[in-house]
Amino acid sequence: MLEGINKIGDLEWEVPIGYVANMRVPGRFFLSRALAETLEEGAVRQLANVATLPGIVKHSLAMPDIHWGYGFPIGGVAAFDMTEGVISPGGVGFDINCGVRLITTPLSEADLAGRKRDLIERLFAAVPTGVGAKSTLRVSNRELSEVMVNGARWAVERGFGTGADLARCEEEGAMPGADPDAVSAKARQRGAPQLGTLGAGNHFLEIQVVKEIVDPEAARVFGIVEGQVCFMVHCGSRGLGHQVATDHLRILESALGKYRIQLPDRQLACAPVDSPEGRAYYGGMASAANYAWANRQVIMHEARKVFAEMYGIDYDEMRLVYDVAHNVAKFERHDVDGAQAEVCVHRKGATRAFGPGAPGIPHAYAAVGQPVLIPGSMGTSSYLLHGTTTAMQKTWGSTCHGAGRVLSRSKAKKEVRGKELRLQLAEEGILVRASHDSVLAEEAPEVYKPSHEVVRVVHEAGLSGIVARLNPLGVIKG
DNA sequence: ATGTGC
Repeated sequence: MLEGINKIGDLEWEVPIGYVANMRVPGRFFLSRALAETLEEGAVRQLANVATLPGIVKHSLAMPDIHWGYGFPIGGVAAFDMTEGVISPGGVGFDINCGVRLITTPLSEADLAGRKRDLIERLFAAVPTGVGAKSTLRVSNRELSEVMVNGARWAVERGFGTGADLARCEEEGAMPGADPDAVSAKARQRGAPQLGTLGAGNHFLEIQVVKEIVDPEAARVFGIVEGQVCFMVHCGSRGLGHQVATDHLRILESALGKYRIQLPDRQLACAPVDSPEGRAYYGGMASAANYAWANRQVIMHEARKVFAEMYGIDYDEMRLVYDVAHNVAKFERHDVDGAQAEVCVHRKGATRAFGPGAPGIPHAYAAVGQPVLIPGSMGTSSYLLHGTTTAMQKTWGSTCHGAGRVLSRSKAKKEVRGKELRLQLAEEGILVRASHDSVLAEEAPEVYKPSHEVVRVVHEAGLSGIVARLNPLGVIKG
């Protein structure tokens, strides 16, 4: 472990006050010895830097998938007081409400046999992928405002899915407080033609099979059985969210002097939660988050359509298990020094993991806690977990979001050949379809930390409990 | 992640 870090539990580490100057609270992170080998000193410094921000409550936290990011580390979680504290785009990330949803089907792996290539090709044709991907869906400026306020509900009202889906989304697919007026014309311009598109990088639409049930009782509650074919959508708010982050970072940077905020790193630009600039960022961020929920709802519907046409199954036989956000800031009530208080929780590459009985989770899941979805990297397992009481106590009800990169995109491109990788995965029975083989190299399994180890740590640390492991059968990527 | 980089 790095010098100056204290071990405070089997998988828990403390960054003491003084690790960097002006820390208000200690840092804490969760990590195994195996993951410690790839821990970046810069990411720990970022975790400590977050602890210098005004109004931070309890600890600056990071999950075991911690790695170096913009300002805050990815895998970072931090809560701020509603009157003394700040809100920061660096604590959310550029891809606002990047998230994951999981949908079950009544099919088994054997039902796909022989038609899997056809299925992948049809899904690839139905869902636009790639950096600049544009949708066939056209939304007017007024409709885009409705998307930003109503999120997944807008999509359902337009015929993409049903009302039952909304009850299976975090925030029911639309967080409150969205302010479309805090979204620039440029952000609208980028977002309008992209609704219903997957994007690029680690985003994917994947066909999976439930390979292993670890917690039978929770699996029953979530409606998952071994051998079942599912599909998973991992994407975010596309160019719209990126532009909202860019616009508000600039605004917040120029307001730092006004609020006499001194930062160890300009990338931590922020404003008081309760200030015009802070409220504007929140309103823009919530708008982008809701756009992302609508985006995943549209993509899910297009995928359901393909499955329905190919296998003659009904739409309501393809049930949404849950949809989680892993890049967002929210106002939530938590225990602070023995009393309930509202705080502004930032989760950046971290997933909400509310435990049994927590408010805001579907009634049907109340007994086991909310579903937590951890996407694997290309060719590796994804996981379904449940939230816990321990997470409520230790991490503001948060857990990891997946595996962090260990190799930069440029290094990955030098070391991996996309076509070879595609052929190798095909031999393992995993069909990959992307616009170009070259984009696959950047997403090769070996350029990411092993997600099973990250998941093992959050399970062992009690931040969430493993319910099931899902293996990829086919994937479409940007 | 991103109309990919000052």
